[in-house]
Amino acid sequence: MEKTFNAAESEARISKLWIDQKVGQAGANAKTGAEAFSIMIPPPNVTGSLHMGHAFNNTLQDILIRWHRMRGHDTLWQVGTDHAGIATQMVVERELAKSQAPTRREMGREAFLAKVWEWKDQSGGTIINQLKRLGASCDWDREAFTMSGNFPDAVIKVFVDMYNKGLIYRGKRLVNWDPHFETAISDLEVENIEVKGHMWHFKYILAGGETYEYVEKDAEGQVILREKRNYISIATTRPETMLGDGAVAVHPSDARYAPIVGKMVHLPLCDRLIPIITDEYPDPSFGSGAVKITGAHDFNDYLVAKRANLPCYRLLDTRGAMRSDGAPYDVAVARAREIAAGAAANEAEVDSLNLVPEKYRGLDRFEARKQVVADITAAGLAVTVLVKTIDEETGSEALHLEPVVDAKPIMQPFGDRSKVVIEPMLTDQWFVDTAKIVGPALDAVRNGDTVIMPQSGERTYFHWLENIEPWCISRQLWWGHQIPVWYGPNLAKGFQDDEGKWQISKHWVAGKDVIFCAANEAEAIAKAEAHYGLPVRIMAADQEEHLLDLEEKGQAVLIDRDPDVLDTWFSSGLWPIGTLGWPDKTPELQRYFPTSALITGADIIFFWVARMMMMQLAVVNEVPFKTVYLHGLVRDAKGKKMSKSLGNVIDPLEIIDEFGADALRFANAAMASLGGTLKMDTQRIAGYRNFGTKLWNACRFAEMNGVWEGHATQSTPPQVTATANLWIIGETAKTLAEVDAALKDYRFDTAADSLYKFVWGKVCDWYVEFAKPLFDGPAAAETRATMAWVLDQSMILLHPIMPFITEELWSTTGTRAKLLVHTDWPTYGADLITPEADREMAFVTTLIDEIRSARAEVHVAAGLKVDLVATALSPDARAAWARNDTLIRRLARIDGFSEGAAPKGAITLALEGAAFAIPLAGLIDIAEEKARLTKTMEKLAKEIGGLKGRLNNPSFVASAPEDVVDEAKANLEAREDEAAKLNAALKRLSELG
RNA sequence: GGGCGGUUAGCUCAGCGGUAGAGCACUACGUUGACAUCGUAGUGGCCACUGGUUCGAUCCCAGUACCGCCCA
Repeated sequence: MEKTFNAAESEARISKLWIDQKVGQAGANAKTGAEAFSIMIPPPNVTGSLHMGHAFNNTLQDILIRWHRMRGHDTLWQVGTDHAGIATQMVVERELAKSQAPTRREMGREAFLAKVWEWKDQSGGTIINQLKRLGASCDWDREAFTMSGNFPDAVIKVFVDMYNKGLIYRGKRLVNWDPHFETAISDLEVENIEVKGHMWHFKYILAGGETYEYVEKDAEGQVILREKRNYISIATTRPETMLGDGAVAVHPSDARYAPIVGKMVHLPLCDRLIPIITDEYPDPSFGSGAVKITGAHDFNDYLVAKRANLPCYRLLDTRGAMRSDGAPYDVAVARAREIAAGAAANEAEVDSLNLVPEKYRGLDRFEARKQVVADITAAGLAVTVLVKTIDEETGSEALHLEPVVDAKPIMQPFGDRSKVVIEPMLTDQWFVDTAKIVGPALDAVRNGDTVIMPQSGERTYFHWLENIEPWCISRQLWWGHQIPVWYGPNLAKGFQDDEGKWQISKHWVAGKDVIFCAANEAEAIAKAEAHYGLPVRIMAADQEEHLLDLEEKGQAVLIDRDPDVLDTWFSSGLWPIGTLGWPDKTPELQRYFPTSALITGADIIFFWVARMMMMQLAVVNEVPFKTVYLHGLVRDAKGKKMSKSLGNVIDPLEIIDEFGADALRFANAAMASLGGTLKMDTQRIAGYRNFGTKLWNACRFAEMNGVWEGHATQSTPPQVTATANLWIIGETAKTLAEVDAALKDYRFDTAADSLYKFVWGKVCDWYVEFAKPLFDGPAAAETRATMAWVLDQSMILLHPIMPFITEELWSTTGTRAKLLVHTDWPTYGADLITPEADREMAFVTTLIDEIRSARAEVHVAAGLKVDLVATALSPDARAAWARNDTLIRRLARIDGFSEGAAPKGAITLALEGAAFAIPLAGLIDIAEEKARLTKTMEKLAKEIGGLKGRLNNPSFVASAPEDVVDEAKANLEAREDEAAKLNAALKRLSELG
């Protein structure tokens, strides 16, 4: 064997072997009648590449999967990728721009989607291949994609079913609008960030020249300001939205404005009057206490507008510029006045009115803001203060009125993908009526059908679901599952003209369409034909003229498909059943659903986990998974988020190149305490690489000593007599129990810790050393057999965490019936533990430790062999010495051994049931030995003091459990025995001088 | 502002009613039949603070301070 494991060479070879042999295939290595164990991979974005979070997340999944598979369970790890609507569309658009190809809009929907598929085929496999490098043992043949196979049909079917059940509805709502991608996004996709903002103050003049007495009082009710005003002062951080104001609102309790509630004010820059209304929303103590209400562009204002039945005038277009569509301003404003005066107008008409004056039309929203501020100031309608300026040349002073602008931090919403400022926008969207499906998802966790770990995750889950908002699921994108809805004209409401001809708009208008929700075009046509009693055709761009002609002739009704696609999370919400072939009752669906565990980041508990719960329960009435394991974000060594801009991103593939996949995996497992923070430190990974090397070299040592000659894997340990062999076999059984218990509880860190301590701390530190002398004695054969067995077990137990090095060792050290990945996980129990052997080895190792420690403290050269005198030996201790003296002599560097009194000039060791002296006449400094013994005595005295204190306390003896009291007593006795021995030794030293 | 966490050795973290552990780092020594990606021995803790419950609190409870994360 080589001195170290060549990870780079082996990993590629072993990975290929696993893939070629399909070791991860569903049901591979399953025993007949075995229980199922299944995990759905959280599908990474198809355009993505592996980052540390993926590496961590998938390591944990693979550990569970390998563990269950080795145990003979019927295992499935379902792999696949997500089409990631916005992210992928963004990447492809950027690619197009880079290559100076036509833009998305220039090439059209169909051509663009072809480009996206091209991109997917080209680079969609990246992350899958990276998972393979990590050692993930998924069922690669089942790789799913949210836009391929049966998945799109399943998504569409769910939409149609939910629509038919009344769980999905369409409506005009204020949504978060991303002006960059020109789509609605859900509130979860918005990041609220505090930025520097400004607050402007404007005067809205009362109509008809009215005035009132404005009185401002301080907290004690003392009048601090009293003046006659003809205006109301409002404050805003977004001045451009004033063009769409529907009212000014004040709090009903606000005495300052009571005289003018119900009066009208002039909206600056606009030829409109708006009312002063009362609402609970304005905070009288904030600003002037008066708030302008722009229902179409602010979430709070929208609610006020709804309560007061105010029209919501939309000012912005899809790109975040001031509208330039529709009728001229004076026409629009004339109609707005009629509406204000009480004329009937539906939502659609209000939305169609463009109340942006011509001079602002088409301006970007931020440019419009500057203009509006300048114009209001010029009109003398800004609240101003007197400012004194001094002319630099003449030195003359002048007083100016300047607008009041408060610089003030404001929370501003940004798109999590686009990073542009999100606009609340009144648009037609599709929503899931989450309130109707949230109940079962809450119940399932409350009653334990699904367990979320750590438990704090459950609290977060409840908190969110109990306050859930409707879920906006339509996205104005092209890449995704197109909404299966067709709109037809509302013929009943007068769409026939005077000559009886149909007037059908190509563009649907909210409230005026008939909705046909169907799984495909044929069904949609059938439904529409049944509705209209006439032939129905689908509107198609390339046949537009022909179709319109048919329509005009009354030979067909045209229906048009909703151009929008579904939120990506809607489709990934169906990942558990969709990947298993639903709606078909496939064998896999029956076998592996509900899945056993979901391992995912706590950051997507709302996006994904909660929605999967709601949707699976709504669709198939079962929970999607029994256990949810949530973990945090992988951070850098200092706990900072990894980000490109900080430059602290660790690439898992570079880590694999440098340290091997096993080291990364072990580090991941070791970090995975429940709810723990994940700080990724390369030094730590290097440590686990070293751990692999340690195991490797133990096997190499075994090879050099003929351990593997004629070796055959066996599940039961050899029959042995030597204490060291009995002991290490028992330690192996303890480790198995620890690892099983830890993995059962998802304590990957505990499992890793147990294995680390066993392999390094027990096998390498002690057992290999014990074996060296045993190889020369009568127990050589059984020791070889034991070492082979113990190392085999080490490989098996480590395999889920470190699959590569263990698989390599498995093939290097013997001829095996099966690959390690499919080798049976052991089932032996506590019967392999020999308590007498444990006690004896505890004595042996303690003695060796004591001798080594004493030698080092009195500076005996490491290479020097010394004699040992037993000054006291209990029968057990004598027997232990007799059976293990070669081990002890070798490891403690002891030469002669005798029993008797301590010679002069010796150092003293006290153990339970024994005391020893090491004669070092002339070699030791008596004062130093005194100091050493005194230090040990001090430690003992402290312990004895504590124990005595407890035992002398009557309430302790009375109230504490019996075994605790007994343990304390036994402990005290042993410590006092040791102390007596050391005291005697100290006395002898004192006699010496 | 609301919710959820955290505060334990120089660092990163376990532990969570019976008087504190690991890895790394550090110090000294060391090529003893695998391993210097190593060995041996060691240094290092008022377990954030203040109360309470208890025979006993790092652990349970309440509060305080500071630090995170999520949602407004």
